[in-house]
Amino acid sequence: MSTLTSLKTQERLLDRQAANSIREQIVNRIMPPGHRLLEAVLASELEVSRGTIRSALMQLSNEGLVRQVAFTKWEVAPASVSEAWELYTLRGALEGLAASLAAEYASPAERKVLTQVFAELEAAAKAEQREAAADADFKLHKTIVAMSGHKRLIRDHERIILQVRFQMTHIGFVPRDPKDLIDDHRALTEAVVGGDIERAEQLARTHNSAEIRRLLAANARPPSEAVRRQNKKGERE
Amino acid sequence: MSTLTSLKTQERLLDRQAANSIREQIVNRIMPPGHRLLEAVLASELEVSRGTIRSALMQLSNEGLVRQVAFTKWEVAPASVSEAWELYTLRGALEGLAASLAAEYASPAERKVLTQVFAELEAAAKAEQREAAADADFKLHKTIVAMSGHKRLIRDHERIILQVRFQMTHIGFVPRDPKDLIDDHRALTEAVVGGDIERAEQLARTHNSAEIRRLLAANARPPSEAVRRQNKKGERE
DNA sequence: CTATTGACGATTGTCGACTATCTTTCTATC
DNA sequence: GATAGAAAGATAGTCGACAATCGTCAATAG
Repeated sequence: MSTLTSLKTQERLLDRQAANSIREQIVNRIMPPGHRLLEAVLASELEVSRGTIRSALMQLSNEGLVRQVAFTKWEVAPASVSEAWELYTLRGALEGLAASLAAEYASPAERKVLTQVFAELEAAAKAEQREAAADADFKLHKTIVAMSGHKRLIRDHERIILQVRFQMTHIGFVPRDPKDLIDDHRALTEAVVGGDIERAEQLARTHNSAEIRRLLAANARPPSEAVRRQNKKGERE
Repeated sequence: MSTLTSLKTQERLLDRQAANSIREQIVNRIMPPGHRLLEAVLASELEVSRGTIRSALMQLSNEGLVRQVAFTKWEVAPASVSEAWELYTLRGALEGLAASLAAEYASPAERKVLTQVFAELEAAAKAEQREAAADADFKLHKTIVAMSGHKRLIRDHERIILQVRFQMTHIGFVPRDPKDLIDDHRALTEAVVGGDIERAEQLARTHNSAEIRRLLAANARPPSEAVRRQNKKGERE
């Protein structure tokens, strides 16, 4: 990790690099939910001091990928239906706001970009390219959020999406046939591009509500009410 | 700072205590927006090491009260109309979700509590007690969010509210006559308690939209469109 | 046999010293 | 006098050592 002045200032910081490295291992399933993280081990593996690892773990904790039990341990965040439920509902609220702002304020150039991104999604879906379609799906939502021009929203959304992908891979989530997604996304795209604020908000917010129900059902879990109760009891931290 | 086993584990940690202390000074206007924060100074004032202060500042940075310029400085977050705009819009999205979840899932006991909290607000407002009314206002919204049983939502909302209060005190925000707030809050309370999901969502989400317009107008600033453009240019960090 | 207490080992929490980077100031050159 | 480069000062970034805390397990009392 020598001094590379070509990198942005942020990326030169060792704790950021360490966080990136650990984050990568978590989202790529090398470290599964509940996996214990020892500061000393990570420090020797990444060849930095324990203090630097600590800083990295705190960042990841704020991103929701890692949990800490004070004085005791760090571990990869657990994956569960209730966690996924939280993420999907929150995502809906954020994307609803983003879509309404995008529909109201985005520039013509931005609207054109969104149309193109949708075209990519449609092409990938029709070609049955699941991987590409899933990526295009995320890209479309990310584009709308970026169009909102809302810095906090963009940052928070990025974090939520990261957690969504993490949870998805561990909950046994099976994506729908990409073709089924086209209509929803077309309607959303048209609402945003056409400046229909109310409709854009509504479509984006409820975009995944079917997904949530499907998720809860597929896992033979009690409906959301029970999930909620379970949350309330949540351990003190 | 001796060993006090009476405190929760969290609160015994020096970096948390330091963060609490600094946070207090920021929200109480002892440290204004833009105020420079020197690690060494804070360390000697609070009688902890620089590393501990560093950890505290990172926490506050995640809460949005402090900003960092890598390798250079820490400072109290700036207050501006665009920042306030971001916070109000985000708050609306979060409270909209919270209200819909509360309306759908809250227990009868919780609904009863909400009714009581609204009664407190109404009493304070009618008695022209501005301070008490403002507190009751926040308390009512916080209660609804708590009723959602959504852990991430509760945490994020708490952070947003903290920032809202911080911005409010520095933007020259003049609260409305408390009496004018009663009707809105009554409608919201009734929708949540009555289980009208859609209406609760709608009312909570747009609750402050008038506030946003008033804020932008009162500061003789360009309307939200211009505010948004300003955001997009935002400095790279 | 069970429950309580205490010592031990493992791990996180805190500190002070050292290093890297940025900003400012000074100086030399045109 | 203006400008570019170098040196100096200030400040954040990183490290290794030491302290505090927690969980475990064995010893002991009932």
